[in-house]
Amino acid sequence: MTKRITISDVAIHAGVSKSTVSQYLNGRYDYMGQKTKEKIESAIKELKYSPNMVARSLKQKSSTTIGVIVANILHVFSTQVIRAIEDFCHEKGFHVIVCNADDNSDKEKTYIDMLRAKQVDGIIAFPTGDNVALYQGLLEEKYPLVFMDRLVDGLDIPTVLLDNYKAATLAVDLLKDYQRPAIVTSPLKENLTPRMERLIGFKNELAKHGKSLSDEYIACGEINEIQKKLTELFQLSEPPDAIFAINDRVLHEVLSFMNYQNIRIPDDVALVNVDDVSFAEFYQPALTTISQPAFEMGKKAAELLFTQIKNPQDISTRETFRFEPMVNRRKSC
Amino acid sequence: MTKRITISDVAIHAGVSKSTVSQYLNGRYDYMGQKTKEKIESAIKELKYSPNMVARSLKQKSSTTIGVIVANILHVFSTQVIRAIEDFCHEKGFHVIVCNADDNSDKEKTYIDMLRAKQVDGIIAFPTGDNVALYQGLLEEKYPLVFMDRLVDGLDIPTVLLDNYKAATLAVDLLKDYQRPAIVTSPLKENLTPRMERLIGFKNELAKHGKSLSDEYIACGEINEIQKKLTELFQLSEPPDAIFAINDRVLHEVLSFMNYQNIRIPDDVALVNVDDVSFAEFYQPALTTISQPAFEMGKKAAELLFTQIKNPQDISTRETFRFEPMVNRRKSC
DNA sequence: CTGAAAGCGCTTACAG
DNA sequence: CTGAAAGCGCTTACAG
Repeated sequence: MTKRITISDVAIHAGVSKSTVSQYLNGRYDYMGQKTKEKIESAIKELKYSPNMVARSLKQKSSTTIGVIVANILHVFSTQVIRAIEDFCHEKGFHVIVCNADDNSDKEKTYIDMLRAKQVDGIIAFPTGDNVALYQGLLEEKYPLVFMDRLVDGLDIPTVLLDNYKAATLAVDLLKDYQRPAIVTSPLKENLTPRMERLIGFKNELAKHGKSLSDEYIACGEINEIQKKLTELFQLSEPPDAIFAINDRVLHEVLSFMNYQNIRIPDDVALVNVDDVSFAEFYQPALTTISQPAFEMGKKAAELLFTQIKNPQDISTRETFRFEPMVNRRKSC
Repeated sequence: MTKRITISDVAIHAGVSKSTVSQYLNGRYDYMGQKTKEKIESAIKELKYSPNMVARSLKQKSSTTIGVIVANILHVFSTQVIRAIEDFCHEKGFHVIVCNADDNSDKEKTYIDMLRAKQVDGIIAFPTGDNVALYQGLLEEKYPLVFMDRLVDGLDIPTVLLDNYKAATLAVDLLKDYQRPAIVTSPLKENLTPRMERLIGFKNELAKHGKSLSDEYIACGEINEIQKKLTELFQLSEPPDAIFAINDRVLHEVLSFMNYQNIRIPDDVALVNVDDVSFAEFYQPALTTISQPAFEMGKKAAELLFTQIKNPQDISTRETFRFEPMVNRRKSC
């Protein structure tokens, strides 16, 4: 790489001091002579000077970069959230570093530590939930931090997530004409808020309608075990006549199973899921889904982070923001 | 934020000089006394010291960060490529900044300039193709750069992409029993290598089989115009009996159209596309697809970038790497 | 209206 | 085996 041009080169070339060039770069023209300005301007052009942001960051203690830690960028919801965050940051002249924690708390910790060492101005995370002491420390330092999708108990960290109870209520409503609803879900853990809340919400809301959701009707397992769980579910003496698939990944397994077993939707069993999927409209039958406003949620998270960055003392935004799910009524129930 | 602990604090606390602490941090223990080592170690622990990477970057001229500029992170292929790159970088202790250029050359230029100002160690880009002078400049500076998915004519920049001609050949082979194949594609522009090559490859390979692809059988338009183009296509006196959908986004439109028009696959018209999609296996009928090894491609791009970072003089890797498409034979043709 | 000087938090020859 | 000094490329009081 050729030798980089620095502010000194520009200063010499323009016949002024580094300070003056710096003033110019930072738009503090208040007292700057017209001539000086022009000299600097043309020196910059001629030398093709571009300031070294690392040096600036060191001095200003801001890297104009934020970190986003998702469980896995391959999940559609995460991708949409990242896109919204990146758009927001781009407008502000910020960059975003993307990290995949893979639901692994060690990896999450490594990422948080490294991002901090790189002096990123803030972090938006889908927290694993297992690094409570670490989160707590960041909170105490007033380090700008926003959580997405998952609640961590007892921590006063602003969080953006779906109103999962509402989503469950909508699912119950969509399935109200069916007698034996079942739910299919990935493994349940306390800190996996979406799954927990959707399950609990579904159960409670069914109860309000005088229907109970017994454990047999809860098919729960890792993605690669779902087929087996579904098999068991449909071997019950009274198999379900409706299914609530808790997210898009589970939905895939359900559709695959239905297809393989020649179970017709909605005639044999009705189906609704959370997360819109690309093929929902032209699938046979078109799938009724409950979607999350992913872009708005991402944008909100970015906004919350920036208000913290601007004013780390401000405590007013340290709350939980629930977004409304939307029903896309189609043909599967 | 509380006052950050610096290397000076550690030095004072341990009763040694900053230099020695720095040696320790960088693992140069060669001549370091056992006691010194221990003192430093415990000082770091007690103070919870973590080095400021920005300061280190300034001195070392490496930010241990790379930039990835995609057209749009929402495209599945891009997401997969990013995931592979991020995994690779994470192993090396690097971070990745993700940027969406939206096929907009101004946006691309802004991103490249800003990434460079932030001293990222290299860039992997899905180039818009319209900033040739800029690319040229980076090349001359020997700035680490790898292109993905798209070829830019006349520039000796290492590029990773699918063997699109091979993909087209495979498509022709899969469709060999059909008489009037058509192709559906997003708008064609010289620098949009995948589309161009797949179209040309398809045409040429058909010719080898004694079939011609007349212009009427090329449905080409922006995603939101595809439905209209398909309508025209199927109003031909001799409508196609097979379709090659050039990518996943086009495929969605085709399936939507087929569904709406009650055209049966493969009885009325056979179908094959490039890019595997999540629902291919359980769609009715299961979709025959030609997929790209996205993860390997992303990994390769990262490897190429790192060899350039390690040795910017080395010219040996400045070539084009074509990856083999794979056929996933299912039921749609 | 502009410049000299100090400092951000590191690393790295070099001296001893 | 360890430390003093210079320097990476900026910014920012402060002086004049």
